[in-house]
Amino acid sequence: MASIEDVARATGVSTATVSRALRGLASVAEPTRVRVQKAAQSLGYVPSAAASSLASGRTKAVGLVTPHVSRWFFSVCIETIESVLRTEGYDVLLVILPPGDQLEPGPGAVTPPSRQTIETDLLRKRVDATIVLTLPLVRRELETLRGLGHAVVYVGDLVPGLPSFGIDDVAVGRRATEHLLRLGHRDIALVGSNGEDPDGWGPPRDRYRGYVQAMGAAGLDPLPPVRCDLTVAEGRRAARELLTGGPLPTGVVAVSDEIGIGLLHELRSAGVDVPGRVSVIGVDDHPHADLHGLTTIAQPVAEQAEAAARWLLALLQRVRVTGGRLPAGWDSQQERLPVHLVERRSTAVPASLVNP
Amino acid sequence: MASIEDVARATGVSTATVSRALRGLASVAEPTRVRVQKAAQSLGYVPSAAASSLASGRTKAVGLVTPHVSRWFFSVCIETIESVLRTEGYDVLLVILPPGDQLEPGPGAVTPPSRQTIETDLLRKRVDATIVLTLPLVRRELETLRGLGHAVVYVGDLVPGLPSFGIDDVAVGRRATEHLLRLGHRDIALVGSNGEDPDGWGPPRDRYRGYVQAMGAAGLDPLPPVRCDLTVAEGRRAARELLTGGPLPTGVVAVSDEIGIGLLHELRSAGVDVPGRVSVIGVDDHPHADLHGLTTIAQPVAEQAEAAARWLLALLQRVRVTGGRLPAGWDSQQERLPVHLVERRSTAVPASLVNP
DNA sequence: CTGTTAGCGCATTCAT
DNA sequence: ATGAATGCGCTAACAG
Repeated sequence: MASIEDVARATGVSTATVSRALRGLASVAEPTRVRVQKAAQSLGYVPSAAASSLASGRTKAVGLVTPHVSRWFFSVCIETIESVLRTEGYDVLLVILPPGDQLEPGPGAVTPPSRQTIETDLLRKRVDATIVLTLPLVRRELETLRGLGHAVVYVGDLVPGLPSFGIDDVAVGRRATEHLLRLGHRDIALVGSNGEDPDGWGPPRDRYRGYVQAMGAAGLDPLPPVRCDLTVAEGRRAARELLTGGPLPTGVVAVSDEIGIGLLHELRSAGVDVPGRVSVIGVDDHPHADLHGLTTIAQPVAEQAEAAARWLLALLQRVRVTGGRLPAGWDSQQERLPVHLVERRSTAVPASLVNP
Repeated sequence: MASIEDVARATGVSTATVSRALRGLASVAEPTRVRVQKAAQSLGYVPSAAASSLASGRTKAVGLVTPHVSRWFFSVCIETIESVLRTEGYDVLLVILPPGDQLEPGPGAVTPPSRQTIETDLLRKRVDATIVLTLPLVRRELETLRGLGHAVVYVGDLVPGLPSFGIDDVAVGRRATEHLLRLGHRDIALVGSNGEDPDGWGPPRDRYRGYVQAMGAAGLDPLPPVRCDLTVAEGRRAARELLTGGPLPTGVVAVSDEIGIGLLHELRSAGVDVPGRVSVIGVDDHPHADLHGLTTIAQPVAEQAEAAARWLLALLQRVRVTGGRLPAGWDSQQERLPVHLVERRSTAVPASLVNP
């Protein structure tokens, strides 16, 4: 395994020059650089990340913390972020942290890993920064992240105290509801939020708030939300709840497309005409939304992830030139990306207006 | 940022003892261990991964190379592998390597990253081992992986020269076809393979071979495969191709459920009754297969990933005790996990037999 | 533009 | 069971 000394010997320069040449620092004569690169190439030399980190204090790695990888939003974020960071030479350390539950004690001899130890032990000293994807955080976790001593960015929601890239979820809820209102619906329910429940969390809660706003502005009473996890299976369950729980609304806002798709299927298999009897609107513009003809509020997922990654890269750059200290106010960035309505075949004028 | 020396001073022992105590080595007196752990805890000491790697030669990290993260098979593998490795204290370095295409040159001053540099530079010295998920490998890449100098495991196909965990894809194609044959179909097509095309690749090619075998055993002539990428959108395209390209078969084997779902939708929106006019069978048992009533050959994805991860962990353990050298024959492991048929509503006896 | 000199923070001998 | 000494391979001053 060739080391930097081998390259230095082969080139007849010092290891310092090899290091500089290979990193592309300006202060190396062009011919020298070329010779060094050639030698490194032919020796198959690859710098040791460990040695480099130890000497420089930088790891050239970023932690990516996510509660899921198979759900659409998260997988898109992961792909986008990995690609942006990789381009700039950063490695991605993937950390999957299931929402809400403590990890099981492992068979290891050492202390079993908990959320706490993962947050600190793993991320501290191993990475130069951390990106967190829409993970419900309790206050203590937020403090832990801020105490990591390096930059942390949040994607998918706006969380106070952390630089965040997301969308305006209140506006999303409002616009989805308004679309149904404009079509003439007055009896509108929302599926997939805990409402103002103290356990309620970020996006679903904010979308419900938008729904409440829109209903209020139309002089209508908002219904309490139908609780439901953001999955197709849960959407189906919610549909059954809707079908058996009193009069069916004519319009339904699903806080995510996955819920919307579940709703669509279950309502139709129960013989309910969508959009004839019930209109359904989702949020996301999931790739399958088109397949199912689901009207939705599209959110730019890759764009959120890319904006966050690029912003982080720029911050890391500034940190480097300022000698490792995070600039004041680094954590005040809050960016909302625009959403837009995508009309498909799951929403229509309510039957009562078509055949009065 | 507390260092091992701080802990040593606080405890009144040497750094060597701190190191041993914190790693749970046997040769430390119980009371000493406790004192050290307490001190480390209260000082918030976290060992530096870089220093530890440099000193020990082990990184406690594993590279995970995948062509996709949003596709179901891959996301399940990623989640499973991360979880298994994390439990044993290994970090996961995620590397997304799009199949087939060279990466674009980045804006960096250094050589733009290519598949080649990623395979070597990134993985060599940064990780103790690498797991590769069903990525079409050309021979050179395979050699590169083997030349990495550390353990490499392949998941999702059986590749000669690399320890592999997968399923019997020929049998999968055979069983899917046999299911249709048993129902009475004779006019059966397969969608999603390049057949014996030299560019053809692993699982789809093997599943086509199984189809050919089953057709042959039934005394029928196999049709050339309908080419199609393994996505819903491509499945829809393939359906249109089927609809316009001569007589429609009565049975269709889709080499993946995503294709199958696309087929189902497009056929039905064209007014073709499934399974009345055409039966469709997929492969995977994708979570959405149930939603669509798609009959399929289920494969155990999490199990493949877990088997590979655990096998790797065991190998790494052996490597450690033998002083860092890979044991002879480490690369000869080839494991096939069982699949099974899941009958749903997309396959039935052909109409010709129902109304003779 | 290049060489010299020091560590970076640990794990590991080899002692005891 | 514990301590002292050594070096992993590189980068960062500091000279020149």
